[in-house]
Amino acid sequence: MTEFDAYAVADRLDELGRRLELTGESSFKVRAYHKSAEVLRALKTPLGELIQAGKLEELPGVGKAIAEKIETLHRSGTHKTLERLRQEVPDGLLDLAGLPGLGAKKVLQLRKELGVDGLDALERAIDDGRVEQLKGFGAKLASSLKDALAFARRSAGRQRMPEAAAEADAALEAVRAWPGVERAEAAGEVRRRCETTGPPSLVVCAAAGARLQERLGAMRVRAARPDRFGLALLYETGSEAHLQALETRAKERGLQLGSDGLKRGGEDLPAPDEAAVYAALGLPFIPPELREGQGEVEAAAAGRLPRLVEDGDLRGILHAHTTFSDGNNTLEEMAETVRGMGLEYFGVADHSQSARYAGGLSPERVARQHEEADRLNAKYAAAGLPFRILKGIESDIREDGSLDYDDATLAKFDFVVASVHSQFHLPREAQTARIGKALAHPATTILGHATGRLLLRREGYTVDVERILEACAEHGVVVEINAHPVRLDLDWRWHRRALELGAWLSINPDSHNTAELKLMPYGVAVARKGGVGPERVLNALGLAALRERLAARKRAWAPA
DNA sequence: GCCGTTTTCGGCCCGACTGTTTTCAGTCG
Repeated sequence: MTEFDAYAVADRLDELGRRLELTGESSFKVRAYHKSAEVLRALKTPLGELIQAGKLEELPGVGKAIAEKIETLHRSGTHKTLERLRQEVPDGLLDLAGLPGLGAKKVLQLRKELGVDGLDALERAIDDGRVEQLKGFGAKLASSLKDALAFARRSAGRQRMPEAAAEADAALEAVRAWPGVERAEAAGEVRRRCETTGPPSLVVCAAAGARLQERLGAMRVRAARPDRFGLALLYETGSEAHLQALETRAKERGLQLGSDGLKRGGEDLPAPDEAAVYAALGLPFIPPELREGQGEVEAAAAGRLPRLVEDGDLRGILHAHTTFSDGNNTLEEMAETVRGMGLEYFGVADHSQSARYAGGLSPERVARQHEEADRLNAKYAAAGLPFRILKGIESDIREDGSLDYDDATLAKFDFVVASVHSQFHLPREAQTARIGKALAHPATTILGHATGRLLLRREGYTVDVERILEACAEHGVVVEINAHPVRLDLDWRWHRRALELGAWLSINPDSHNTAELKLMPYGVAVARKGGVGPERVLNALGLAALRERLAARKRAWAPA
């Protein structure tokens, strides 16, 4: 019998909360479910053990009712209340509530007064003018909902990296068990590590005569002979633009390259693996992440392919949250997890005082956190451990572009991540100027999530990225590559430009619990897509080099 | 739904913005 772990149970508690909210339940009751889900995700001991020991109700935010649900969900993966809510609240309502501008109240109103129960029904209701006549709605909201619908449609059927990778892995496992299958690989956007992906495709190498399915759910399965496997994998991986560049190069060298084969004259050349195809074209192997038709074929031909950053290059973490603001694990728990990952430093960066919803730190709380960091650092030093907590802050960039503390307080931090968390809808010029001003402040070390986008959920704010990157380069501010798979912001399409301008990058998890510290590989994946090498990644510096760099920057401005 | 030694009931993180109103509810971070 399979049991459901803390994460699986937490997901179902969140689902319970979301559906409950759409029945009109008290928002406090709803929040109780989400809060207990967060607590489960921050758990240090396995859920099963906790249940065995009868200690569920000792968790903060878990009482009798939720403890019973956790236990049942852990055992069976579902619960009668959840099943009832799945009947009462159809998925279409969840889709509606996912649109920016629509919360539970308005979704309920749409359902009650117009019978709208999903995206299609909403679109019809907007088009024939019924939505804007609803009390509390209006022409402007109807029009922005129309845009939100279009965004949701474009996103339909697409997934973010963790879901896509999990789906591809599960499919690979299934396909590798098919009779006659000798080898199988995931291809397409998943293999190119795109930030969002359509349905994955697989390439399978099978013994002669094996009969294979062509589809597995929504997934394409392409079969290839062993001597064609590399070619099939190459073509199934793409991108279109990359393949075209390869075909052009083949032609120049008197070869014919196509999905049906690699030929010289009329004669087939073997292509058992991709390296053989690249070699025939006089090219080194090009990593799948780079195959986007952005000049990588020319670079490879000239021997100028960058050495791409790897997971193992990272030496520490900068930008993560703790229970001091809106994180779920303590500073010590977070630091210990990072140390356990074999890294050298943990840069805490909780929210600053303006971010009240997130428990942003008052100057007094900053002092408290620094005492705690000092205590832990002393402990590490006494034990002879080469590990250190760095004192950072994620400072809101206020509407006027100022940072969120006075200079005396800012000077107490080892580093400052400056991020926009409010006023997303300023005009492009004003938004750019606002961020530019924060970048010019000498305390700013890192620009956090540069455009504020949430993949498949919300576009970033309108901003002149080129000018932002120029300002980063000018002021020596490092640009964050937020590794959270919902963000992956700065977009990889801008990484090369940032490097050209002379800016550095930093791959940060923006974690709110210990589990999210493990998100770093997603950031590494998109950095690789962007052609980023370890030599320009801030947290690829070892502790000593990083501290020296931060200290030098501070000497340049801070009052002694 | 959870929580609490000043409470077993009445709070629950909160302030700003937006678009709708004509004084405010809903959404968002």
